[in-house]
Amino acid sequence: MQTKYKSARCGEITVSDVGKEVVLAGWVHQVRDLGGKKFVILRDGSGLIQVTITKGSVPDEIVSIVEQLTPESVIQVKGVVKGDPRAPRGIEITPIEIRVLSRAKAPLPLDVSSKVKADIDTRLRERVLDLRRLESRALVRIMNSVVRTIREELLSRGFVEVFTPKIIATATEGGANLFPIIYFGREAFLAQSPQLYKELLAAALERVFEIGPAWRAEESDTPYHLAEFISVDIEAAFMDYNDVMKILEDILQKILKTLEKENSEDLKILNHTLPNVSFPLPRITYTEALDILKRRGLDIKFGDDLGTPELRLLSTEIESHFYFIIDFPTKTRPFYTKPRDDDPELSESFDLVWQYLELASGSSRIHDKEMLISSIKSRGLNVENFNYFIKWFDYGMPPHAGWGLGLARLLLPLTGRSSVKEVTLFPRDKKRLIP
RNA sequence: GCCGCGGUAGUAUAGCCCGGCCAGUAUGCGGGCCUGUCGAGCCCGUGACCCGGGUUCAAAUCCCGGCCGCGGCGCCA
Repeated sequence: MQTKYKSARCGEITVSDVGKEVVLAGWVHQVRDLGGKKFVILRDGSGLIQVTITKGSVPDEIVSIVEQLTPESVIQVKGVVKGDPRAPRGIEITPIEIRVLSRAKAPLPLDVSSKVKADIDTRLRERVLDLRRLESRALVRIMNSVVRTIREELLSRGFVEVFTPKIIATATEGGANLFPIIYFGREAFLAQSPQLYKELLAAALERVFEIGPAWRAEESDTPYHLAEFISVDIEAAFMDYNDVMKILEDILQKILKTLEKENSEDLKILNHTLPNVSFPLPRITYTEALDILKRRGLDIKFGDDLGTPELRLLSTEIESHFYFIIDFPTKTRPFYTKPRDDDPELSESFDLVWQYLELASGSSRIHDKEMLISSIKSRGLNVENFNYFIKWFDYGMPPHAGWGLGLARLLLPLTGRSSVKEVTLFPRDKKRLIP
């Protein structure tokens, strides 16, 4: 698309444009100055292109501008597309005019061309420069493909995208700590999950999904936790946990296909190979998991949580990198989780696990009002706080089910990165609030 | 929050065990040479021991406290 500032984008120029005059604008990715011959690698959102300056055959003014260029300065280049087998991609720009729109200070606090590596702390502190790196941009493109695939897949199944309130009056579930805020003089909280609202919306629209932020004020200080994270949530009436598990599984399969097809360049930049996954994924019951762990010498009692050390051990016993653990004890799950009809100690619930990391969590939900109230009470929660939710169970609440998926966590197996902070543009953790 | 490891130029690191020489290297930055680079190359220069206290004739190095980071655990998704 042509704009006031450019007639074309760097990465979109091809050999078929040879001979054309173009105006480009972007960042100075690198300058290689050989004296009489200078190469400026220009980068914009679409990619890179080489600008070749030959002393004597371009105006002296251009030569002196290029000699003073600093990396990451923003420039505009008017020039002619030339074909040359010695140039990257076989094309380069012979400049007619170069204008500096914004001169970058040197040295940079982070090497954008990635010749010198920086550790994650420096990268997050200098995040905007870090996000200009080829590797970071590959991550963002993969994130985009993932989100788009999820959205397309759900829309094609009749789900509608919704937006639930992020400022809420009370905790939606026990456990997680909420961030308190002041709402016109009253106490309110940042939503830890769209859970209750998406259930109410499923009671209105049948199939809904949301991709949005959630907040947890946990002490968690690990490569898998953030104070603010993007959650992919679905909720569907007239489905049970097996139905929504199938949807999750299908989405994962679609994502792998999409990335293979559309992001092979990005995966190459990241030096990552997508995991080989066969479908359907194994489904291991909580009880089976306990047996496996017992056989391996870990004595976990029924009702205990499966922590990271347990999942690490469990994953060594399971062929697939991705698997479901299903039928958790009812009392380890949130109050809205539906118990199994044949054994109320167990619930119609599941986690999607990658190796030892929980990526998603879901269940069939209770749709009977009395059962819901006794479930709330049995967890020691105050029924009064949930009246705004329970009320609607009087007016036609269908059986329903859903899940929530951590986007950044899902990106770890897909990108080969080891921390959710790396796959979050501006991560928020216990210590980091800026940038 | 607990345990372990760490903090040296803008960035990434060596040196620390076994205290003592201009604190080494890469990259960056400044200057010079260079008309096909693509991690360009070569030469010259530049720039650092997290903070506070202690031990010692002498501390980047040993000890204590703090702050910060990374990993593991806990909590949690």
